[in-house]
Amino acid sequence: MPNIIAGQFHSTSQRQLPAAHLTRTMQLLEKTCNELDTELENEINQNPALEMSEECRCPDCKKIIPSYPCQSCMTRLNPSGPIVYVAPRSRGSSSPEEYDEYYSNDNRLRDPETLSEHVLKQVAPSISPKERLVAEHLLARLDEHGFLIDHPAEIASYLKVRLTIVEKVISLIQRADPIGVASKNVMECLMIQLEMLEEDGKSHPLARKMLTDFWEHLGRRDFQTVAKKCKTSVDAITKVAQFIKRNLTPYPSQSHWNNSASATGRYYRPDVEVIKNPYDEDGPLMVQVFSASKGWLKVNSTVRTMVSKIEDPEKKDEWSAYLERAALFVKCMRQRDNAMKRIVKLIVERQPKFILGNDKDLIPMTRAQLAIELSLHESTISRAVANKTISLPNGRIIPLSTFFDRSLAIRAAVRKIIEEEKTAMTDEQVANKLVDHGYKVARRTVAKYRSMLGILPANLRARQLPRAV
DNA sequence: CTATGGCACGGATT
DNA sequence: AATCCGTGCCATAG
Repeated sequence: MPNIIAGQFHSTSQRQLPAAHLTRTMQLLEKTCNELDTELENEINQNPALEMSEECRCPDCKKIIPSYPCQSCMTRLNPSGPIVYVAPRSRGSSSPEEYDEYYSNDNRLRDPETLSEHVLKQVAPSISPKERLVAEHLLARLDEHGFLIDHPAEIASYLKVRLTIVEKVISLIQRADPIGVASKNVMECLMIQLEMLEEDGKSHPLARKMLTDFWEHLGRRDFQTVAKKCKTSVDAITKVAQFIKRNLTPYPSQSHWNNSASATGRYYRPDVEVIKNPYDEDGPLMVQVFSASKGWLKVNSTVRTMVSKIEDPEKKDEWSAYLERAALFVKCMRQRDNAMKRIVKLIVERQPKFILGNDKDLIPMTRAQLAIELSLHESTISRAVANKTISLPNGRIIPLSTFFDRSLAIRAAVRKIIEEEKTAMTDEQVANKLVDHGYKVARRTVAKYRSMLGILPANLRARQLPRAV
């Protein structure tokens, strides 16, 4: 691994760091904070010279402090930019009470909750703790439409519970508010919604048959064939189709969540958290980069002093080796955390509008740009960003890579245009309108974005009524 | 004839 | 080197 990472890691890097060091740092950088926990555990088990410490040292003032952020540093830190700090997950801001209060009273209630939270809230009271765990995992693994990503059996084996339990929880979830959420595909989702309607006696006699037997035709709007096969009039079939369109939603996340795809609570344990300043609403944003949850990694000082007293040269070597490994590992950890911090800091500095506002406020940027500005290699940025998630002040948890999404803002604009349209606009018209917003995109691309957003084409969109409850 | 979706190409990004 | 993304072309449905 020559110069992919070498020398580039720190512009200020004084000396050539050993390759092993860099590779290790990179490995750590790739890990989410959840994965980091297991990683650290492994390392500690193998190495008696390592320990987890409750206390930590402020990276800015170097003093040992009880918890982050370091009070003294926080106040004197750059007031214009965000305040970024690294901390174990288990620790909150300097005042836990304030932090909790901030969360429960203010933020959560006012801002939209994630789809996962919404569903979990409904389901939680009626299930056992074990089933709750299953529910959490299922809800954490929904795609942007609200469908299951994993097969139930995978979840079952992963959580070591019986498949029947998983299936039970799934069916409960599916019956919760966005009906059909956690289905495995559009078909299943529709069927569940239909069943619910049937239970209320509000269904249409032919609807089920239409969905099961003539799904293809329905999609193609080939009503003639269907009518012939059902021995009814085309008119009747059209009515059924309308019924389906009005009362059923193919994508569960759509019926109540008009947010972007990334708004589903797929990742419920963020690696980074941005909150408004609890001490001052308009103050700098507070950004916490989560590290290992249990505390701070350090070289065990008792071991260190002990080693110097060992007489037996062989034993001494052995223990010195442990010490060395530990020191290296701690250093890699620090470097990992520091890199995360620098990267996140720049991102937050650049995107306050997006963080506090809407998708449309995202300023496009690439990993490569950041790499140049931070004097890191772009692959370093990639690693740092990959698979990580960030939670925003409004409670949404999104992938960190969202910040590098070239088209998020445009998609938001597309949605807005279509939401505000008087008559259904064709893709081309939407494309033209986008020019007013400063985006020039091909008509074909609008079509792509539209389908990404789960919005029907213009001709089927004429009068989409809100779904009956 | 118009609107849309599929396929695939080329350039950018990772 | 692999992947992602925007776009053009073409077939198809209305």
